[in-house]
Amino acid sequence: MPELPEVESFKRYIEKTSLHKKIERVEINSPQQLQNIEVGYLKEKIEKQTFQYAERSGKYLFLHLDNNFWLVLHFGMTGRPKYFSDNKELAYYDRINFHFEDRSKLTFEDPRKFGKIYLTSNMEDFIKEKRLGPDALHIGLEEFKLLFSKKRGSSKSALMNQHVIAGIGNIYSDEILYHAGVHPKTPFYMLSENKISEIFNIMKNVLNVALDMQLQNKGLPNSYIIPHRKKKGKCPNSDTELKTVKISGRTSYYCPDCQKEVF
DNA sequence: CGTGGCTCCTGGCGGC
DNA sequence: TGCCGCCAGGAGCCAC
Repeated sequence: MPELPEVESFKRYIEKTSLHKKIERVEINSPQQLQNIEVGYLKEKIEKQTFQYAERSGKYLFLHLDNNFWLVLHFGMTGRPKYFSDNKELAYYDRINFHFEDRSKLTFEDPRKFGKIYLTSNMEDFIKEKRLGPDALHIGLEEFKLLFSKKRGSSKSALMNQHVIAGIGNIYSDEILYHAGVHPKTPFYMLSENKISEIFNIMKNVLNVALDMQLQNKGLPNSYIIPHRKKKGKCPNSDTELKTVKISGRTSYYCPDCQKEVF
């Protein structure tokens, strides 16, 4: 579920609630979500530490510890952080729980357990190992053009490919291509340089608007395709019924009138 | 390079 | 109501 705007809002949420508190205990209810670490080793590195600050790259969230290790969170499809300042009981889906000294806690809620937790001593190395492309909010136009202009696969799968650009998933790639008027199967190499620049601007705008809405706890504007992303959903511009097509195994929604295949 | 299929999980929904 | 299959905003791996 969470793509760049959601993960960025998770980052702000954790910054607001969970920094500089001594972690008394880590409770791991779902050890298979730990990636390169044993439970005991994680406890050893995390307990009695504090989260000093947070960074984000694509859909990964990095929490810096006093001992200079980083706890790395990836939220998969259903993961999200939740903070409790009171003594509210943890719930069934709270897979990994950080109990702070002041009795508050931060939990990694994740019904489907696709979320992943890593520990690394070096954030840059981690990003290199994952072969993550530049972050979609930080990339500049020239680099964007360089990366995309020769891409021969579908525009949709290029935008979703974390090795090319990091942070965009199934939902926001649909939104970006919708505003660009580009069919999700159209490859980038067939688009003009102007069109690619336009997609760049749209990408930034969509991600920023989505982040704003996340932070305000509001849905996206009705003129976006995401709110209409369901069976029988209609294009907010042309009122045409949206169509779906499978690309890289994921369902894409698009408007057959506003997004023509350029072949 | 690029795509499609399968896998990890669990719950919600539509159809019969 | 009960059950079943399909679908879901991620991503790694493998075969072609």
